[in-house]
Amino acid sequence: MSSSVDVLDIASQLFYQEGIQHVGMDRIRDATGVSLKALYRQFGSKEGLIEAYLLRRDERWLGWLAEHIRTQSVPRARLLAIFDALDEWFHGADFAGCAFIRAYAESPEGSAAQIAAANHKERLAALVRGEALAYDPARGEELAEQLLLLIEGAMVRAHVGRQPHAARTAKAAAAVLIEPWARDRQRPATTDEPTGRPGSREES
Amino acid sequence: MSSSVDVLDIASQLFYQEGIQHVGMDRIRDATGVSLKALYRQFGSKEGLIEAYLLRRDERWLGWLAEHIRTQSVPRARLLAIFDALDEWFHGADFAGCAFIRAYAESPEGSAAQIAAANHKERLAALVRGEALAYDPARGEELAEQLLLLIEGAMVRAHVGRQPHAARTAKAAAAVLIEPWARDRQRPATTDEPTGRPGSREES
DNA sequence: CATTATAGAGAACGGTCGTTCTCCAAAACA
DNA sequence: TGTTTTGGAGAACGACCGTTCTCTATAATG
Repeated sequence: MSSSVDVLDIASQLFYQEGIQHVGMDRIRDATGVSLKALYRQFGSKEGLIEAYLLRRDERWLGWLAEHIRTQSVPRARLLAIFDALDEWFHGADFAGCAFIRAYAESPEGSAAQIAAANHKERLAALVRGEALAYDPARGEELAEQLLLLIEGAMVRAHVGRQPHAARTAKAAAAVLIEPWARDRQRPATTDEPTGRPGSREES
Repeated sequence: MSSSVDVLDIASQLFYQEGIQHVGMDRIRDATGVSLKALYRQFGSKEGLIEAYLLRRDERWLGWLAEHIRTQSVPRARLLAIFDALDEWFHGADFAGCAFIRAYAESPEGSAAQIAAANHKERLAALVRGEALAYDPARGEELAEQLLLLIEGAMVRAHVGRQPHAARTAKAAAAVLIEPWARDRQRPATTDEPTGRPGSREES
């Protein structure tokens, strides 16, 4: 019962670090000590294992991001906390880009992996949208889309461009997009009422 | 002599649309009518063909982007023209994401494809950096990094997120990042002297 | 203890694919 | 025209890999 978790842990590590297509079932058997028979009994096929990997990573990754957001209470700080989380991630020793962008790229058209990756990105978008709407119901949708560009872009820049500080660049840009009227955007986030609350603006 | 170009054209189309790993040499032979012997004589190996594909796409794609930039003369408009180019690209029928992000993701660590992809991204960064520095020598470096996040992010959002209008979202965000002090950022770019020239700001 | 079910180790199967080889036709040349 | 070279078509090779099968040892059961 607990072995299934361990198997997924190890398989996920391999899939993430080396790429789904470059890790064969034999590698997973050797790394986990679980026989091929047991692997196929539990997951049905390699595609099933890949799907389990992506679904669990989706759950954990979004949960991890939500935890970082939850450390802040002021909506503006909650949005910026996303980029602190990315910064931490990018500087981790095992960072190897966004698992879902990579899985999407290396999987055949319409495969379960591509669907899982697209679903994950949609859930990430929903999370960001919710936070952006909480910050400013009027601009929330557009702001969320803009922040998503920074988030996805930071992942690519950090991975392909080998710029682990991309998250900090993204955070600075996010601060501008969140409050374009505030020139001094580099102050550490305060827990106080932010100056120039969006609610004070005129609404159409 | 001209056949080599045609072969690369057709192979590139296949590689780009279906992914490098999912297109075998037989497919290329069938699609081009060129024998395997001739393919291996010209390119040495599949890796050589992939490298030729990526190098030529790098050249053409950056050239195409530079052309779009060149349609504008005012630095601010030149920067924004990047996103008009992306918008056009994303709405094309054959758009399938960034070939280099995809190639990087599906290629083994340290392969020629990954190196070519990373080099391409560096050249793209250099192009954007040049334009951003021409716009504002003081903030150019940081601005370029921020715009690159929007560019890469738009590619991912347009592809994985299936949001072809990501370029327009990115353009709006870019306008803010370029001139955070200008609240009315949605006006069509003028050819006049932009208000609040960066040179008029204090320099450290 | 005898029998039966279970599960693992490793071989084996089938398909794919990069690469090379064989064979033959056609062109180049004397 | 006879000879040689070239290049293509397709088979073949070898490696990899997802998946299944065989065989055997062990554990459960009576």
